[in-house]
Amino acid sequence: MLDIKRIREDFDGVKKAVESRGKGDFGIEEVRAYDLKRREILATVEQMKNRQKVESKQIPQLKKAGEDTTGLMAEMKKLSDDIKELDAQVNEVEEKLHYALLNIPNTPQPDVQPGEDDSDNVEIRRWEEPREFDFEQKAHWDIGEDLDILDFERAAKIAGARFTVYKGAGARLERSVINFMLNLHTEEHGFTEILPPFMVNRAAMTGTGQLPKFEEDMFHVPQKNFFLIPTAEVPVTNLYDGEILAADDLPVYHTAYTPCFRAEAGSAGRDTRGLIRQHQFQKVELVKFVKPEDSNEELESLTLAAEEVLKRLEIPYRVVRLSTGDLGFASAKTYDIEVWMPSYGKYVEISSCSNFENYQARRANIRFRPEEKSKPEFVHTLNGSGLAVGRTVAAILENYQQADGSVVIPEVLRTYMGMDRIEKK
RNA sequence: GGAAGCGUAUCGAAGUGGUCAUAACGAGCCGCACUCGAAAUGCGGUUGUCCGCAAGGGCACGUGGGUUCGAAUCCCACCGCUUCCGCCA
Repeated sequence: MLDIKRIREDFDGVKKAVESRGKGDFGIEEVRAYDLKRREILATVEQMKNRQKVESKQIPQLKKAGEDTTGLMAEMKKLSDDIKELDAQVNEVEEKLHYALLNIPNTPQPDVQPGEDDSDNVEIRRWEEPREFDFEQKAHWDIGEDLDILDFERAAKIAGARFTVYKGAGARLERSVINFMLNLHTEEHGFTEILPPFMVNRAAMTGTGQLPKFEEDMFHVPQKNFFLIPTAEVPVTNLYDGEILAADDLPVYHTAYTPCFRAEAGSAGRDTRGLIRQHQFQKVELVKFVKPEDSNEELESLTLAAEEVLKRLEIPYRVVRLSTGDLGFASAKTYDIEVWMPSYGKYVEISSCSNFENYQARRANIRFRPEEKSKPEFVHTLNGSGLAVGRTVAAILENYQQADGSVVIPEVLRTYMGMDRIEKK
């Protein structure tokens, strides 16, 4: 969430930044009103509390001296009741303020281009060119079914639409990709591997910004009031909820493989076939906790770490910078990595790398102490997919397909796969 | 799921209705002194947050309520931890 002081001091600037997302002002006027109201009541009630404290202390002394305290106690009772009443008002206003504040998105960085949606995203760079096929190329769902390694129909039978069963070399390919990614990031990019819970509580979901605004997009487990994680970002970022890290601890780099669960995936009516949009998909996530002054540089290196996966797999991709209108709720700046998907005839998102600055850190209360004796400050958090596994598998199947229907395994995956080609049995 | 116990600063821990919660006491950590240096010892320091231009003030003993003039202390609910029992990969 945003700093209320910042909203107070630079209201017009913040309002303008938030509105650049093109979806209204997110109720920022209310925030200002609640803030004013809160401080007004607070000043009064705090004075009363001071009086209560001072005068109440006299009671035992007066009693000891044998004096009558009935009058004073009655007066204090009245004061106590008044304080309770005002405290309740403060609480009410504070709650409204807090809720309103949670619904204000992050402010885009100045260099993020204004725009309405993904059509205004700007291409930053491109790696390699798409392969030319000299035969009729197939989409990955057809390749997968023909090779008997992906089974969408049986998945629908046991779960429903937007689920996939991986079989044989398909299951192994998914597993190989996961291991390859984790090994790359831990061994060469300095990330520490985390295997977190796949369900989290409401506080964690609020800390990273999924709640309260996007509750309907999440799978909820009512029995224990848990949520299935929509991304490893949630458990991993919230690892340090409420903690004060030492400056020496920073930067912290974590990577985590988890399945991800998204309820919203079914609603769009887009990408109805294949692995692209699923209720459950696997992902290797990269998460960073850094000092504020380093966060933009860290975003660049985070994006490069994610890109490295596709370079090693030798699959063409491009990097785009999201426009203000396409930017995620909590993000100040985002690069998407888009992989070439022959069946779509275009680049498809496979990773989203974002700098959240202190937006999540403030919500989850994650701080660090810049100097031994100095006051704690909020860290900056970043994350990016490194990468979405299902989409990577789809990209491998499509980009490495052969005229005879087989799929060549990318060089770097062969030791993981124990084969260099997936063929029809 | 059942029973009992417990949640206080970096850690251990005291406080069981008021007159020191920036919290006793112990440990750790930082600084200084002593020392050639270190150990030992001594002295000092060591929570965060909110309101306010400031002076100053408020809040926080897991969380939220309640009782009371006054709650770490009494009552209720919730969360977490520990141990025992049950179940179990």
